Amino acid sequence: MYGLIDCNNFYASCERVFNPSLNGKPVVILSNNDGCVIARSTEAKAIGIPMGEPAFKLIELIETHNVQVFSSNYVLYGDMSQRVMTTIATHVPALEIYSIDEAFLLLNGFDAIDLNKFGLNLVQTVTRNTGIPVSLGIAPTKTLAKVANKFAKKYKNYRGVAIIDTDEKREKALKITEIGDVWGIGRRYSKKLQYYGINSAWDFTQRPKSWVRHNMGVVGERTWMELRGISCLEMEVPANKKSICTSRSFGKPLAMLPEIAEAVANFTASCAEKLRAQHSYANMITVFIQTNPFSKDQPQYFNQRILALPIPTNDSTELIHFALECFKSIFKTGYLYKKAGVIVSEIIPERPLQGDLFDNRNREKYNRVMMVMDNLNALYGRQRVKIAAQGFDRKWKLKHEKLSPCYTTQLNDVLEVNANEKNPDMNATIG
DNA sequence: TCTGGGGTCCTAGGACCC
DNA sequence: TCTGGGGTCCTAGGACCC
Repeated sequence: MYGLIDCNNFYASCERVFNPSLNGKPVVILSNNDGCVIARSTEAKAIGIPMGEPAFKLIELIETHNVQVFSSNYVLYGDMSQRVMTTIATHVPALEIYSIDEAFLLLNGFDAIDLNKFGLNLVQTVTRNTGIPVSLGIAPTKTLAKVANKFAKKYKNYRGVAIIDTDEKREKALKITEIGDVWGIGRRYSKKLQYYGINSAWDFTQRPKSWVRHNMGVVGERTWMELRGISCLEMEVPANKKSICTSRSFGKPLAMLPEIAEAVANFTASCAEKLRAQHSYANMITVFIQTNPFSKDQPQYFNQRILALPIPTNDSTELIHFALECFKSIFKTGYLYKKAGVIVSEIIPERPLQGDLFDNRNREKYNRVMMVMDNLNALYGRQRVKIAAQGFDRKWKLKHEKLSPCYTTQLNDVLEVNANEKNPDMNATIG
């Protein structure tokens, strides 16, 4: 059997753990740049705040219902996620962290155990230890565990745990599950299937396998099998990323090359850090820039440049050099830019590295520099040591007007603020 | 005035190989 | 006049997830 445990209204719940006055009030969390609603408390859902809605369209609703609004605080959510996952891990033989607020559990060897009792205990323990409410679905396949999880969330009398362990329960559950709510059925397939008269997950399972294969490929066929109780998706082990992207919308539109270059350097540095964290090198780098597609009256421009790196690398200085080369080749004056991004791809393990006979860079030395930089930043706070091209202006920086304190990682923040105030020179740069 | 960010997998078709 | 068989790699596009 598989379990799927999911944190209820995760980001909103994180804010509440350290600010109990939010309990019972509608809470929403905004995307980066305070753009769209990306998480809502139950109360916020109840007053009709839709997911993904731009915040500026909600001003009235927010005022009339006294909605508590927060900028996203990923440092806090990441830390809370870790606490939740660590707690779960002590109760099961295997855990697959599927997203920041979700994990699949392997429930092998539980034949002699009352799964409901086990589930209730797990749900209560996580909530007690972390303050985050969670729901658990249990079923013979991952896709059915997802279905069960929705029921655990929806019906209060389940007390957070729902189990699909018989064909009767499976049929009953699938008949009241809309096809679009099935894991693996997105907006496109949902529309297509409804066109063919398939409205519930049950309708879908009653179609012939060959029809599903023909219309939805092997992926759709797997979903079909899983819904019929035949497991096709196993627990997965975390793999290294095959591509890494860092992109952001700017807090305000930017027109000048230097300020956007600073943003590109920062995004590249972030990609390089992630590469080093997973002990990989990239072979390819992509830089893109774009104007604001929502400004209908402004001239629009999007462009990207993909560059094959001469030697695979994860060195911030080297990657920033090539990123800026790409950026300068696509930058055009006369536009108001709203967003930029850097993607590193064709990722390979650090070892063994195929070198280049004519490469005259002292890679050993630069690797040590990166290592020292990473260690210092781990010790004294993010970006304490950085590359000169990353700059200090940060004109591109995000809007984050309603950020909550980083409750769980306060120490570093206090240190950083104090250091910046008293002695700005404490921030070192490598040039 | 204001609209997020980061990923994966599969398929079909074209180019090319022997 | 007749014109094989088997394979790989790459890319763009489409679908999905959180």
